[in-house]
Amino acid sequence: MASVNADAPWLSGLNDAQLSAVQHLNGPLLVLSGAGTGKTRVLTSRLAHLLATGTAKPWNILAVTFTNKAAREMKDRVAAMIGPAVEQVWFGTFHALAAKILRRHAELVGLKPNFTILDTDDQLRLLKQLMEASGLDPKRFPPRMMLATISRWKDKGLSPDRVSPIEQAELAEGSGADLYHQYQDRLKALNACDFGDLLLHNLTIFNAHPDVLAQYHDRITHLMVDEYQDTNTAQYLWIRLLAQKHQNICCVGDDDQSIYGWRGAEIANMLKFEEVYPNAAVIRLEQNYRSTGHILEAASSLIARNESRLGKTLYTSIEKGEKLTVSGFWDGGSEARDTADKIESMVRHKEADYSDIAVLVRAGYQTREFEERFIQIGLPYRVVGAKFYERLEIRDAIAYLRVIAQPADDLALERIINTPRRGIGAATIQTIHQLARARDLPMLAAAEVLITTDELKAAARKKLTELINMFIQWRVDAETLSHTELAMKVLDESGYTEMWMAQKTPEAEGRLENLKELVSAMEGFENLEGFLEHISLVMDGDNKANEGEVTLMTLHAAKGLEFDVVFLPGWEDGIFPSQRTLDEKGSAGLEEERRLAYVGITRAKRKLYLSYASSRRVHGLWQSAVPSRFLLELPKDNIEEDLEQGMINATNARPSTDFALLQPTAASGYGPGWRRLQERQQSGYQPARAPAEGQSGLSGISDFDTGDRVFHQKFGNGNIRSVEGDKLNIAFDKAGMKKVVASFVELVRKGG
DNA sequence: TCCTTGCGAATTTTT
DNA sequence: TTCGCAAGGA
Repeated sequence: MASVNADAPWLSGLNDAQLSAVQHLNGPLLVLSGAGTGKTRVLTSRLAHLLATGTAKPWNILAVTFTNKAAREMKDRVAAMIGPAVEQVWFGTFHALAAKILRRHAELVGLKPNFTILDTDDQLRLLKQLMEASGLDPKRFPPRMMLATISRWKDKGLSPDRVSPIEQAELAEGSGADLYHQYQDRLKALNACDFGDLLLHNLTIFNAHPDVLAQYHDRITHLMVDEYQDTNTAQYLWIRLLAQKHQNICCVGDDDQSIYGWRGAEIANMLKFEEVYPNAAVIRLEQNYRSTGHILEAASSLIARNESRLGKTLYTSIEKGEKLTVSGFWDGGSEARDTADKIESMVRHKEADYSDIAVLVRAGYQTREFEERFIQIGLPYRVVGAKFYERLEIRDAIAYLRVIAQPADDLALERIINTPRRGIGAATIQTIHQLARARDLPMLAAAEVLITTDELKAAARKKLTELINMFIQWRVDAETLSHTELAMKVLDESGYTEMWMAQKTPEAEGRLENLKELVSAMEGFENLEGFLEHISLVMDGDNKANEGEVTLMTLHAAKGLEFDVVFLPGWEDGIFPSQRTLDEKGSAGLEEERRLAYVGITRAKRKLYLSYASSRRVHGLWQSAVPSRFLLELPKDNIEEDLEQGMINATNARPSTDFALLQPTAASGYGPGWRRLQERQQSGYQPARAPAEGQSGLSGISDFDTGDRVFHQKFGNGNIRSVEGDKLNIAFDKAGMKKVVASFVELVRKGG
């Protein structure tokens, strides 16, 4: 073994901390790896070392990541070190591995091995149906929020019967307590599961069937987990169950880069590692190989303000470099123009290539202003985030294939039953539903029954028969044709391609292109099933290399990447940190936002530009804002301010300590700009116009008179025709005559 | 059944 | 401002 250590190429060039992590092969190990400290290198080297030393066989190792990209990258790098043995290692994302396991034991949770994995669209459609059936008002309880709550429960590893009453009360004020149950029942009936279920069902199986878990213990002796700070409770439990026998678990992560709390990630999983795994070794990787001194110092002192962290002190031997630039602008347009100018100038002076530069924003909509400017001046850019498989036309096409592969896939059928328009409308679908429910059949089977009766109108029956016959034919074709040929035939015969060709818009052309791309993407798979599994688990199309283009993306999407030059615009309180996070999560939310800021700063290798604008158009109206508190938290020594003419120096505006951890209430002393922002935020949520003094319904008498011009939230403007106590008869401009209670209207102008 | 109109809501999203 | 959805008319 000693000789292996001495000669092993994968060990050379590692620093002491990295080396000790790589050589710690057995027992629990937590590697705290700061930004840019060579985390992937450690993971891959350690894996190679496990194999080279004979500590584990390839099939004994399970390596888990969050993204397919990370899994691929790790696998490739290990392959380069150890060769084809890598094929036997279990690499994959949590979801992909859980899906693999679940397919083997599907019947233990009432599913068939060929179950469908639903995407968000499907989940939402399903939930809406259930809500409608139980008479829940979607206005009062937005389905998206209900779904988010259910997903959060799943993230916590809670099956329907394990959700506590208190938590149940969260969902639709308790009246939706059954909803989760119904949702799960429905999924089972559809032979489907959602993303959360993949993990949740695994947990159910492992807990209820120790023999199954034992199979995996026999096989997997060593586990490695990447990005451990982002694991949710279900993932944490999954890992713990798999590792419980051998305790050879190596988790790598950075608590300072935990930015997915809103998605159920539990930073606590990392913080409590040593409790859960007694005798755990903890190794800190603190030497940063990415950023210059100024960048690293700024990032470090920003993140040092967070309370809940394990604490690391990053250092670099790279030169100090240039100070960070903090720029203030009058408005967003000016910010975008200046950013574009800086980029152009850098490229012109050969200081950087377009592909070395990234603009990272807090929220997706913020890219628009930059895009507009970039297009205007012809600056090449690329927005990362638009996901291939999430596109409408791709989902439609896939839905056709899903119905062929799995006739019980009602959600897929519903998606395309009338797309393109073929005269099968809501009424027909309703009838199919009824029969399907009554006979406990999948919709397609119900439809087949239905067309033999005269339940439907002749026209609808004819159309439905045509569709069913097409599916029957395609299923026959599936036996003989390759899956790509089948896809082309389906797209053609269904009229789907034709539908887009009929639209002569540039957008439609793009969609047709995408459909072609889809077919060629299918070529990489053995069969239809293999392809469908892939697309349900891999939502990232191929984000091609960004040669010669500036990258535009969200901070979240940028995690794990690095760029020579980084622009971080929009650093204004309310935008970043996001007001909503602050309102909902208080100081914990602020800390997560600060971690996001930290992630942003540490993406930069050489140059970093931060900026804010004092006015910005948000949803069509102008809003003014104050510079982000995070800007004030950057040490003066590391920054240089560059203000647009007449702007007030931002980082001297207020002492930073005053509001670092304060709750954002209007009463706290944030200064006038802050309060203005607060007030505006709040007014947005209030009924637009509160009744003025003396108009309240309580008095029973209104002080409106016939002829007054009034405004009503729902009906708009109108003139009062008569007054009866507190009721007014109003002739609305748009809505006509209505009788309304006086407290619902506001006076626009005294009439006469 | 489809098309128009009007209202309300608008982060982040590895799978 | 823009988009998506729901209700109502042709």
